[in-house]
Amino acid sequence: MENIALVILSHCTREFDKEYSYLIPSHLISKVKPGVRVIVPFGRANRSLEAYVLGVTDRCDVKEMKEIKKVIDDEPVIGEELLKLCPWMRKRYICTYHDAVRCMVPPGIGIKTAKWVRLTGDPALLRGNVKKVCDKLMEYGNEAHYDELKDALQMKSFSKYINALRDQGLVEVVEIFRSSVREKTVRVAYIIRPPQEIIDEIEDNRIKKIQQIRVLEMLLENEYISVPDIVRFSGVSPSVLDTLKKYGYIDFKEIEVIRNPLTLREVKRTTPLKPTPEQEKVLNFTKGLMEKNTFSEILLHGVTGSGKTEVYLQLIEFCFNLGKQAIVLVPEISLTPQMVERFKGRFGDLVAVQHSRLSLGERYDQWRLIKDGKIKVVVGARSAVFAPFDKLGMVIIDEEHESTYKSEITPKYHAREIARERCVLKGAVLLLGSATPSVETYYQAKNGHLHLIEMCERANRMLMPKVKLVDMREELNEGNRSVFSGILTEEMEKNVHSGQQTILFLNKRGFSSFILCRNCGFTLRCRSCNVALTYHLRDQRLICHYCGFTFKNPENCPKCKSTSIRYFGTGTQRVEEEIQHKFKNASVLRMDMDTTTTKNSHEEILRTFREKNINILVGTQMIAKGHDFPNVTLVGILAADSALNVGDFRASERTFQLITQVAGRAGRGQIPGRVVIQTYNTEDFSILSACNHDYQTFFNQEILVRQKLCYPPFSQIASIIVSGGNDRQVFNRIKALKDFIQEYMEELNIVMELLGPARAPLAKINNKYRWRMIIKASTLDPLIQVLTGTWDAFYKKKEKASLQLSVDINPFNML
DNA sequence: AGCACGCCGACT
DNA sequence: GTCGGCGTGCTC
Repeated sequence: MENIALVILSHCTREFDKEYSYLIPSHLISKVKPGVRVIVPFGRANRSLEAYVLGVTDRCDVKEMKEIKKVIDDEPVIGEELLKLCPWMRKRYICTYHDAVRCMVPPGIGIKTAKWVRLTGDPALLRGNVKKVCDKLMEYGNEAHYDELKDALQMKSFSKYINALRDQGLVEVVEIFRSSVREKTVRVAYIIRPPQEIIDEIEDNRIKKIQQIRVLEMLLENEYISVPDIVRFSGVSPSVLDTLKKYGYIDFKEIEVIRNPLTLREVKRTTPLKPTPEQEKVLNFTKGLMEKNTFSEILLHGVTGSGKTEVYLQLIEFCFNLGKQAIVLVPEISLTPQMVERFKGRFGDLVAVQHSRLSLGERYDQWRLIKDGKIKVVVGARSAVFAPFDKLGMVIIDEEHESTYKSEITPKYHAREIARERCVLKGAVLLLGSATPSVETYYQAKNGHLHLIEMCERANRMLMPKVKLVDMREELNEGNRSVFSGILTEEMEKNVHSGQQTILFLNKRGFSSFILCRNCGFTLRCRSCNVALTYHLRDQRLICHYCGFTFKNPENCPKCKSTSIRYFGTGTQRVEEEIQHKFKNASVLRMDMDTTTTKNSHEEILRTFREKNINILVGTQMIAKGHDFPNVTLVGILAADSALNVGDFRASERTFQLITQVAGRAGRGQIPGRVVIQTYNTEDFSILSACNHDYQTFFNQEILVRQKLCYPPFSQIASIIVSGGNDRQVFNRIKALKDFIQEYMEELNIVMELLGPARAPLAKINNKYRWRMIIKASTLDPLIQVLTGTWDAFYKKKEKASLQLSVDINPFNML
């Protein structure tokens, strides 16, 4: 008989995170299924813990098993497929089972246990501490919260006395289990007598009270009405309802309501557009794969404006026709309101939009709706990849290259990897879309590991915008100290006059942290890691954040010997001021960290920009995302090369992506767009190829660099960070960890490159010092093996002071 | 991470 | 005897 459950515990550290076997008492055997939660006694004290059932079996080698105490859920909270993902995530991301589980269930679902102690006998004959416990309990009125009583008594071995009292039958300990979110229910009233009888009674004046008649009339018209509604609309007091119940006219029941997060605003329904030949090709190819019911992965490389969203919509419709469900991931839901609208317009109530600002209850309800099969497609950010569909047919990841798909908190997963694993388990199709695919993905596609489809034309047959590259060194030589080059000023003037809109993009990232020669454009790089050295104000030194190499801040440019070498900085604010100074009649909006503090301000600013036809929008990264502004005909990129000088091996890739994305904002309407790119570096291939809209050339160059320096996709990188309050101690520990790793690798006969330790890019967070090591490996599995061993070794050694270890495999942000 | 157990010294 | 302090070791 299969009466043994394999469970994993919620809330436990990795040291004892494993499958535990528990006996299922016979009366619970039908209720214990994989994916349901149970309460189990754990440890010597048998404290009640929440656990998830992974599986049920009939044998096990553990001698003494305990029994499951209670089953929490009637239906599994985690489906079969997602349950299989848990062990995989645990291994892949070096986290606990519960870290994985937490991604899959709505927050607030967790069961908390509350213990109560009640006096049930006569304590008169007691002496000593047990008497003290009983006396205190009587002060509380014979019943008290376990923890409260414990705090009040301040005695050691409190639990011992409670247990002794319980064994003597003098007190009773009761446990109450509850969670913070539940189905929201409402009390409704309904009639339990035949309607005609009631009508007769009213007409015969057998019911005289006007209040009672009013309520009954309301209920005769509706099947049931909630108690608060009856009270509100009839103006009677709730006691009338009680009277009616007493006389057997009505009864109450609790019904479930859904907190509806979908906006009440009506969305215009849209119908599929006729696909362009290119779109048609993509649709046919993908539909063919979907019909096969086997896993396949497709990279859809389509230029900005090629109409990827319409392709997604039609594929999802096809997915529905096959009786399956779909997930659409977008980088940042609040930045893509237009895309969300299109989904709602096409699919109405079948869409759930996973908004970051949903309440616990709303999230729970939405999760329930998905589980109940009422929703067929989820549009959302990273976490939506865990949507609990049981017939998943397709996952679409839009802007596949975006860094927001990588989780920065434990478990540090990449949504692409999770999506792939889910699709493999389900035989579903994974579609990655991007105008600027990540180098890793494109490389895999080129090597035939996934299908590659390209869309090269813009859907509305518009040409790609015309791009001009401006060398800011020359501008400086000619005495132009302004933020704007002559050409950009001219173009902006034209636009202000003609009433067309302009977007100015300023890439602020890393601005104050690198050194640039304003004379020749030279930046200092690490010789062994080929990343820009990061400037540290405190000790006036340049540091490579990969290997820890440091260099004294030079006074002259090592290349041209000029003294114009210094650290670099221009803010959006200064740009805004200069515009107001230069273009007196122009209206300007600024969008950056300062102006977008509140949740909806992104959308607010963008809407104002569009609707009020503001002349110029100045902003940072956030304006680069996929908005459609038909009246924007000019895009200016200030300091296009600044992202190049960030100490990260993906700097070129980011630069290319950013320029392409921003330039794609120009000319989406009827008038062709223009783009002006200002840079101190006119030679770099990522800038040049972005100017020519030439992904191929960029990729071919970049992949050579990656190969030469052994960066992904030619290696797998892990970052290991140790942090703690004492700088010296942290350093010593990471040093020891490095020695351990080196020995461990020798033992396992694994060869990997170990860099560092160096101060982590954020050297101190919350008064904790951080040191980092980097491991470069050729394949993933040995890397995971080494990291897992490292993790276990680190936590086996119990240090007095709390030192923390953080491991990230293939981190996106090396900063 | 909790928590019990065991041993020891101190105090009633 | 009884109680609290502290180190150790285990968790189906």
